[in-house]
Amino acid sequence: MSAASVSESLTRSVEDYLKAIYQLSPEGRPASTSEIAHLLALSPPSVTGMVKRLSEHGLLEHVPYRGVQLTEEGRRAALRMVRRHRLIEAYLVEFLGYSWDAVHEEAERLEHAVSDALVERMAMSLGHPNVDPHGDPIPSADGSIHELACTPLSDIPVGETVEIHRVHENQPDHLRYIASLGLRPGVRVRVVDRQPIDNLVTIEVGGEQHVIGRELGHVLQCAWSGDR
Amino acid sequence: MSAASVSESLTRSVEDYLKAIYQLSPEGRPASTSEIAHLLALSPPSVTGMVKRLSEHGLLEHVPYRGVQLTEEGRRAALRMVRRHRLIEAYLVEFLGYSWDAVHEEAERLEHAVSDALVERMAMSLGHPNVDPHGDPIPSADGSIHELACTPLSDIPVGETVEIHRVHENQPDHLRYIASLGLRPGVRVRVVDRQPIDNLVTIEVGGEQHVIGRELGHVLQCAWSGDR
DNA sequence: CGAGAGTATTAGGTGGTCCTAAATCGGAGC
DNA sequence: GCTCCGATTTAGGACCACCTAATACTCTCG
Repeated sequence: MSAASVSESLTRSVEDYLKAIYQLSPEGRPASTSEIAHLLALSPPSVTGMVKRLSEHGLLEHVPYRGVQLTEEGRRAALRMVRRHRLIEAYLVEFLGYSWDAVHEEAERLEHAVSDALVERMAMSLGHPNVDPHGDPIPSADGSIHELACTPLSDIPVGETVEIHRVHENQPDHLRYIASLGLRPGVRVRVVDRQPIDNLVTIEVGGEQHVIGRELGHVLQCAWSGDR
Repeated sequence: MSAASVSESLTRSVEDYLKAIYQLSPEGRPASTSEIAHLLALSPPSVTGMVKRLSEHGLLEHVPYRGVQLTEEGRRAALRMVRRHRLIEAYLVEFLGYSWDAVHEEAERLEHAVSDALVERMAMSLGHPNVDPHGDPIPSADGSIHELACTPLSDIPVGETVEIHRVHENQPDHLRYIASLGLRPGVRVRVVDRQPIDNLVTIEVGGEQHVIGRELGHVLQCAWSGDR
């Protein structure tokens, strides 16, 4: 009930902080204030100040000069935001014709405005999906999440065929480029070559070959077999 | 362009003030600060302060001690919020199974978070409706709105049959009661009796008779013929 | 082990939105 | 035409969330 009542009263900013800290360390390893500041595009002193307030409210623990960890309550609130965000993305793509490069920005605002009831109605309309349009797992309403083990495309050996599971990218122009190569969750690709310098990887997908650089190679998270 | 750039940067509070002022006087007659304060559940001094800022930004005109009127720019921004609100209500009812008593609160938050693009996608999914679930007209994207002439049920003469066009009510429990009587936009009712004291009206709807009091008689807005 | 680089925090300030308490204004009625 | 009540505004604060500039800490390297 403490958690429920706190969830009710979190401001938009607080929700953003919690989500950011969760994203910086899903496993609970401490996150530094400067990492948080960078992710949220804020100055480090702003983060220090907010972090102090949040730790007073019991949402996280802050050891000065050492970093920040979510408490159980903070983690719950963060996962609630992640669930909202990913379900909203899925809903916009499925029912309102959004392309995956446009959903992030919209969801970023909506996640603070929707009620729990609306989120659950969207989940129901979608048939309670496990993943969002980028392949990211959607936490369940009770706060459990299955992160499935993935390997970055850049680490897949030459000759192997794998399936793309997740596309770790939010920037619209990057996503449009990725889509233009025919790459999205569920697509199978074969690694046909790797250059010894710069770790450039050549892949075959849908009968075409493309060269993938270092950054994109880490954005594309793959696994060998098909069930999710 | 001035309008567009201003629209971008309005805060949630400002949007609420503009919508409230519009609702208090769609025709542009001045609204008093205390009316605004009452509608937004704020103290009168808060309203005076905000009104001052908004008039400096050109969104309204304030004559001290005399009231407040929206400028053309303020009216445009207000109508944009009304359009969002009513389209969101319509969408929630049509596609997400909301009952009309639940949509207001949800739309009240979402209207500040959705993008113009999302609003237009919702409008398209709905087939560009002219009215929301309460029968209120939806302003078009360019800011025009057709208020259709309605008569409160309490003013309909005995013996007449009319169609309910609008239900001017937001409180969920009131709306649930109204729905339980079978009353909603599009329904035809016949006025079978009127008591000389308290203006109590007896109506027949769907084969049943109900007595309607003064307040509800004004909530139900009717007209004689059917097109809208 | 001490200095310096780099990270983090404190100090002090701004803008937005709200509040209560204390003036002030405007109009109705004598 | 003056008084007085209610509506309105001014005065003075509080809180949130952000900022920049200045200070403090940590850790590494010589």
